Amino acid sequence: MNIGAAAASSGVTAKMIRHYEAIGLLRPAERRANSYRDYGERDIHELRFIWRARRLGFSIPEIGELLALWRDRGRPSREVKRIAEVHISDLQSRVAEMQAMANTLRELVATCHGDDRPDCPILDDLALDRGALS
Amino acid sequence: MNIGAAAASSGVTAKMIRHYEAIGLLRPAERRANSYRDYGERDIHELRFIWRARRLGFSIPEIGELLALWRDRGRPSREVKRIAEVHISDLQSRVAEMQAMANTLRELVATCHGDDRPDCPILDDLALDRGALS
DNA sequence: ATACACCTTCCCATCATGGGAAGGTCAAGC
DNA sequence: GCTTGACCTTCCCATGATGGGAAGGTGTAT
Repeated sequence: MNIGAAAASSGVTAKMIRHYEAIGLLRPAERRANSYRDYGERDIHELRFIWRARRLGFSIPEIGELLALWRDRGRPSREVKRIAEVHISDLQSRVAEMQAMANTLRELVATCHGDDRPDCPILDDLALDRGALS
Repeated sequence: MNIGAAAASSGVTAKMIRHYEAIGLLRPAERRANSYRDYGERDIHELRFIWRARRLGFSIPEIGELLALWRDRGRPSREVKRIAEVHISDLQSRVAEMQAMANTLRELVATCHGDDRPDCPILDDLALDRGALS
């Protein structure tokens, strides 16, 4: 299976497959006589694994850990659970941060006329002199 | 005021001040005889504006627009409101996406023993053969 | 044989940010 | 005056995940 077919059936682009190989996330693919990379079912399986993990927002290092655990038939599920929990709390803090930003903006937008007049609480707030590290 | 002092009183690092100048977000700073950049109250004000806008998650291009509007005394508040609203909906979709990821993970974590046993629904899910583009 | 689709490697760009080198400048203390 | 240390300058490189694209080799179908 050429890299293009592997890409199509895993969801990971050919570009990214090469990249994952280059950074050591994947072991180097087999090569045919013509130097084309050759992928088998197991590889496709790993690529799909990676693709799904990326969709869940895991970083590449996290996916590296998950892949290692996945390849290790005897791993303790504790490890996997811990990685997932760390990732969940990462996601939670980022969500909280973005929600705080959105809420602040919503308040400002609510008090802005949004017409031809130049006065605008949004800019006023951004311009406010509240000291250096407010 | 040297760049270090400007950084300290605006919250933007010296490194980033130079960067913002290089990409055209800020107009080139005045230079002293010794070629040091020199900042006045107005510049500090703009830097604080930028710093607050970054904290609200505005991108650099968005901040460029906001700065232009801010410098224009007669701008219609409509424009500012529109930019803020676009940004809010950006934030909202990113939040929704991250919450969906976190919820999926929470379900998986809930069914994972997290002990010495190797079976783990989290890995099982990532490994699942659901076809290429499920 | 020719065309076209695919593969290879290599370099560059993104975006916001930081690290660090090499070299110039300034202020304080001796 | 001279040294020291803290500042400034520009320039290059790195991050992380991804894409673009060039230059050149290969495979297949007409």
